[in-house]
Amino acid sequence: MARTPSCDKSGMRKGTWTAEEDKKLIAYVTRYGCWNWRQLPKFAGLARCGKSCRLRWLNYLRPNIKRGNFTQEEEEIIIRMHKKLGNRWSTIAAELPGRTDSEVKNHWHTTLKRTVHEQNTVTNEETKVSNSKNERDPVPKSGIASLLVTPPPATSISGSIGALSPFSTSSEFSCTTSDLTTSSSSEMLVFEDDFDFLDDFTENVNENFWSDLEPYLANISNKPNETELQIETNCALQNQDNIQILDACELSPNQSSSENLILESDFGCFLDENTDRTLDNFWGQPYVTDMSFVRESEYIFMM
DNA sequence: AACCGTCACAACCGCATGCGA
DNA sequence: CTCGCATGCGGTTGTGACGGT
Repeated sequence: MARTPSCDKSGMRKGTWTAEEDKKLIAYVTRYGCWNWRQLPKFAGLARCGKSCRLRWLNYLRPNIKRGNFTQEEEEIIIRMHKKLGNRWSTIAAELPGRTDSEVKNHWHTTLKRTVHEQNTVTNEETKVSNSKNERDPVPKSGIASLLVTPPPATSISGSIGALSPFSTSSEFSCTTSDLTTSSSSEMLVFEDDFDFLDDFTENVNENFWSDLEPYLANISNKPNETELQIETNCALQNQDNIQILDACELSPNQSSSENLILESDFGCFLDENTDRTLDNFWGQPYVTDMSFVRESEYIFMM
């Protein structure tokens, strides 16, 4: 189901991600955030291109990823929105908390497209039969079939689209939580308890998860200076107008003044705040952090 | 058991977009 | 306005799993 690892001309690894690579990426992103995807793999000790890292994180490793089969309700939403919007996968995925545009797209191509085609074919045949017999009352439909035959009024769809906040693209959602789109308060940012992305690791390491992950944290090459990181973070916390944007020259491992801006996220302290918890307690509880100091309009996460 | 076709999905690729210099 | 860079998005591909013969 996955590709065989290989290397391209520049020495960057390609293909399936290994558990070790995943750990490295998780360790780095949870501790330092995604200040620059292109530079990140170098400091995280990954022989991957930034694009690959970003994709891996957004689609499989970030919190709140919802795995498993699509529910009928989700499929109905996909079909309905695809009928209205076409291949706007990110927009469609935004309506499905925890689902990525990639996952929605794949599910459409592998399952729903065929279902829709078959249903439409059946519908056309039924229509022909119905017309030929001059029937007045078509057979009632339900579920997905009803969407294909009797789509809801456009207003119901446009209404939901109109309700999307600026954070509602799948990638924005993927940062943390859909709560941003509905929360009337910026007081608290809650990470739901969907930490399935760690299941693969916890199956093997169990209560030793953090101790197992720690070497990857410790071995992150050229990680930002801890003291400077803390200083900058504290300064940023006192300056609400510049909360997330820290000058990379203060944090960049190579001290280059021309480095990119760092988007400070709460993930920066993610591990530090939670390493004291036991594995069971930690992953069984929602991650709650005080975000009251951040203006809602300035939420910027790991994009 | 071996082969083959199909399916599901992870990952890659190229283009589009946004933004700062 | 233009250019370059980083990121986002959607299409496509490659590969293992699985079922049928």
